[in-house]
Amino acid sequence: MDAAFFERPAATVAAELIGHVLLVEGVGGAIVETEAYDRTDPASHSFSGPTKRNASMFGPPGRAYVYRSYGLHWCLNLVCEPGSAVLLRALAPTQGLDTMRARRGLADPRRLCAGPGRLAQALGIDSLYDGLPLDRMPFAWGAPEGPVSVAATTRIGITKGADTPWRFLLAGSAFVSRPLPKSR
DNA sequence: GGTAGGATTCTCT
DNA sequence: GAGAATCCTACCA
Repeated sequence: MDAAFFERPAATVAAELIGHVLLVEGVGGAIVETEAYDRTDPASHSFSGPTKRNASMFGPPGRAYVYRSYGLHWCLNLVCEPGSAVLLRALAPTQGLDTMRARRGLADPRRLCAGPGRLAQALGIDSLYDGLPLDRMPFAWGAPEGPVSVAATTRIGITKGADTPWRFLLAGSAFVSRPLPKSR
């Protein structure tokens, strides 16, 4: 996984990330759910231009953008083209299950990383990871083990641009935060 | 200096 | 299924 992978539209990167394995300090699993955001998207933090908070989104591609949601949760994004990013919403845990269980205080692997906040907590993501390059430690990547079936739907939990079909998930996976886009 | 908003999750009924 | 919890950042005065 080199930086060039991310130097493309967020929606393209988001779709191709499905099935890839992401490890943070040896803990992680296969990505099963992502969302794309870019500069022209009213739901994106970058829509109103660069600010101190979203500075990472306008930095070099292939970096992490970490932000706080509702004052409680951390969300991990992967920066693509300037002003665009891919939000990791869920992954299927494969490495470091014990570590994730301990961090989440939860045994059910299906709920371990199903959702942006849960995923970040399970991987130990916090503000210290904001702006870190994704092509070196503590991040590690693996290619999909086989063919993946990617489904595109509308995004979740946002108030603007909610009809843009930029949520990508691994079809049939039991680890996504929501199998189908219902009202939320 | 003060206020509003935010891409969520958990718990209880 | 509905409601509460919680805190940092941006923006306006």
